[in-house]
Amino acid sequence: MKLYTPHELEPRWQRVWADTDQDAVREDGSKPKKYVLEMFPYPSGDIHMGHVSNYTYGDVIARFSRMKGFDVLHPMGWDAFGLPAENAAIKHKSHPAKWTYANIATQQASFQRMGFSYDWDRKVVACDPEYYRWGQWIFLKFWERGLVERRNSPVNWCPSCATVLANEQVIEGRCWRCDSEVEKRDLTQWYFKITDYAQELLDDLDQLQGWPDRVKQQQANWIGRSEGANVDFVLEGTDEVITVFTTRADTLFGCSFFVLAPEYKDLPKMVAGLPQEKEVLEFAEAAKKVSAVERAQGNREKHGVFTGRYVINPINNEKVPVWVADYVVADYGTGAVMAVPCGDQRDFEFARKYDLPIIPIILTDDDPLFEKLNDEKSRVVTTVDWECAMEAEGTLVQSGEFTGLVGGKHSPGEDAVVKFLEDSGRGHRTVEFRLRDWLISRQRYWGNPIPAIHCPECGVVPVPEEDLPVRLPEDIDLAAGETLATHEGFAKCTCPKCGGEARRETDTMDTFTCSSWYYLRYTDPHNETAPFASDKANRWMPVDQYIGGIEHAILHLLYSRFFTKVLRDMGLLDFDEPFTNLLCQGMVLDSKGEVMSKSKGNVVSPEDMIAEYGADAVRAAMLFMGPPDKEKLWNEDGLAGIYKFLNRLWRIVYDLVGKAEDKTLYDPEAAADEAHANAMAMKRERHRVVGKVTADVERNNFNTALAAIMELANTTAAFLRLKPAEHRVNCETGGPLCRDVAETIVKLMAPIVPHWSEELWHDALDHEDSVHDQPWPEFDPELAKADEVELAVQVNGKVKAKIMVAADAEEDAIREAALAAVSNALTGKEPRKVIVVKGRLVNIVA
RNA sequence: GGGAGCGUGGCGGAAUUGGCAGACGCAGCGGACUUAAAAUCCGCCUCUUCGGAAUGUGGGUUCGAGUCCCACCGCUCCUACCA
Repeated sequence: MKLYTPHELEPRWQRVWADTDQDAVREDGSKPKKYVLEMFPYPSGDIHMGHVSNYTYGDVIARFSRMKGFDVLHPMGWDAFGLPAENAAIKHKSHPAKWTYANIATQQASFQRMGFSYDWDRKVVACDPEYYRWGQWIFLKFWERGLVERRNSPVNWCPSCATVLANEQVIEGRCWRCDSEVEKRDLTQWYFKITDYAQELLDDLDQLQGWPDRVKQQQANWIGRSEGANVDFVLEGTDEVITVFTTRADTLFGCSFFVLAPEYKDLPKMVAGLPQEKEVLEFAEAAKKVSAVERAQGNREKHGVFTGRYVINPINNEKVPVWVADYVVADYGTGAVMAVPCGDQRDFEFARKYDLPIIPIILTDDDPLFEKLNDEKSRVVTTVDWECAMEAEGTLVQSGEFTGLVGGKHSPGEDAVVKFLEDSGRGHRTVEFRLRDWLISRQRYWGNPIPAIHCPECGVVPVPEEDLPVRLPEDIDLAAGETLATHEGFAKCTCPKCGGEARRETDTMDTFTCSSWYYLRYTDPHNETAPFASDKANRWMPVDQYIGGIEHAILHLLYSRFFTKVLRDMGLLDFDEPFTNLLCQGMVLDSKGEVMSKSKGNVVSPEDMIAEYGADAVRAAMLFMGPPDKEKLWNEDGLAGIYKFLNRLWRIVYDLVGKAEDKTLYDPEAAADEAHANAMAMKRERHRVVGKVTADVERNNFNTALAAIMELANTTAAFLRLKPAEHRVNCETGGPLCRDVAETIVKLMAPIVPHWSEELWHDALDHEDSVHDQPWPEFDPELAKADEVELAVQVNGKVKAKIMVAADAEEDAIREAALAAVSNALTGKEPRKVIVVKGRLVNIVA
């Protein structure tokens, strides 16, 4: 018997697999396809435990799927553009590509040491011109379809990264990458009109049965559809209309003031020449300067000033004062709101602070005011003695012809008021989304250049398709502060339309544009005439199992869904959604449950673990730690335990085929009936465990799958070492059964510990081919059933006895046996009811 | 403030549609083997006044609840003045 030596056998098998193209995609064509994909990594440096967990899950699923008879696509690549490479280049006075490709080489070597079965021929690297040219091509196609827009508006600016950010990349007012406070700036930027797809992105979440609910919920919240109405107010003394969006048109009678965002574009015009002008403009300026971090803090104190102007409430022609206040968001709705302090907590707080009227127009029926106001013919403006606004559903009062109707969101009262507004031409139903267009331009070098040219004659002109890719210049000195905009060789160009002197667009695209379609490129990675061939993409897509971190619940997953839908509308794809099943893995934390970080000094290096225990043990330990979607507390003791288990199972396999050095286990002459009975029990366990492992792996419950294999190991070991020796099951008495169990164990372990299994497959089991090309073990549910089963006998729900009955025993027989077993506890009382649950228990109600 | 989720031994975690709570493992304890240690093998391992009690707390539905319903407590994640 060989000893288990991971450090020798793992590299040896990795070389064999590489030499034989073991992991290459085999497109048999007769088999069903399975596309298993893990989110591609950013090449930040060495791999960490998060990579190990993410990619181990994917590798187990890919290997299992191959054995189950699928053609499997399981590729890997790198999300290689981004700021860290640029920062490293500045620090080391070198080029971002150097740092990036060095890290890719390091990570790829680690992945190979982990035994991940990627088809390396399909490697996609996002900063490779052969890849990014097609990102530019897609950009041009989006442009043709009217999905690209350049516009000036307030944007998020990260001063530390010196670039703008998309809304999705601002987390609590801070940059997603460097955590700096984000500022607002008015800039002209490039946008993808993702809002054109807002409704479909929301609706199609229903198609995603294989996604975790919380991810769908997060996307739905982010898209934020809200049904309401636009209501037109007329600025007093003019014909100008200021429109507001509201979901509570039913409360229009309670509108006692009107509020504009500080950024409201017509504000300076509105206050021009008024005594309030100076104060208003100063206030607006100050409000704009408040940082996003401060804005993000909940329950901020609200501030505002009166503008000196009034608007006319369209429902009752009342004059209401116009304020400007910092609690109104400029880019949602119209940047103006009607304030109803009675029905909205924010308006309520503002009204209290500035002593504005709070008109009660909606009440619960048990409110003491109800009787009084419900009768009131004339309108009463009251400052009610409430502590907070009445945001719940209630009955409308003092609301003209609408008095008495039920008010609230989507209420009959709201319906009636909107109908009135529509009939009188003062408003209409509409839907607002929280989702904003995706700001994709970045003022950075290390990204995909936006293929556009600014011509003084022709304006903004797309780069012609045949001129792609627009290549990043390699001779750039970032450390000296050079940028694409100052790099004359790059920026100076001629206009493709008129041939005159022009300037190239020097912004690059958000790195999330690269990751929004890479999964399509894997289906056809070497295509030189298109990003991918439709037939290949349609053959492999959608991804059957996608695996990655929850941190992409909105960002990457939303953008990829958007890209897929646009490419579908271009006729390139024939499906609606890119990822059928999504597994969001939980974080790997240290043994105390804390995030691993360099500053805390608690980072566990996968390479150290591989060096000590081997990759197989690291893989198995990761899988055994818990369900993939939960947080995992990394514990080296667990890894050591798994390493011992692999050793133990290794010996059991050799024992089963009679290759262990200890040959004194049994005496064939003395083989008794007992040995046969034990062999049958072992066979039963083999079938039960194969059934359980198969079901568990299919549900991604890798921890319980491994636990079931441990159970099989335990029973097998017990039968092999049973005393007296003549009762043992072994290669002599058990014959073919022992060999079957040995092969079954090795095959069940193959997706989890690929090197260990391959070695045993060859050395212990004497096979020439690869274990990874074997079909997954079959099992017979009939053979997994025991002849006799133990049932619990409960009296009033408490277990009082256990009985053994034949597995196919009739209910009457079971009842009789159960009653006999607990006759003492019943003390002669007649049971009122007996419930028999076959195979589980009997409950006697006394 | 809004949304989602989670609370099970010393620890990680098990428990198909409600059906014997604690599978499997870690740590710990005891034993065998050994001159000894490591490794390996075997056993014990929620509490208990031995009646029982126990899945965060209190209630409910049910023959039966970790699982379903209601309220509360605690924790985590997401989001944030979205009108």
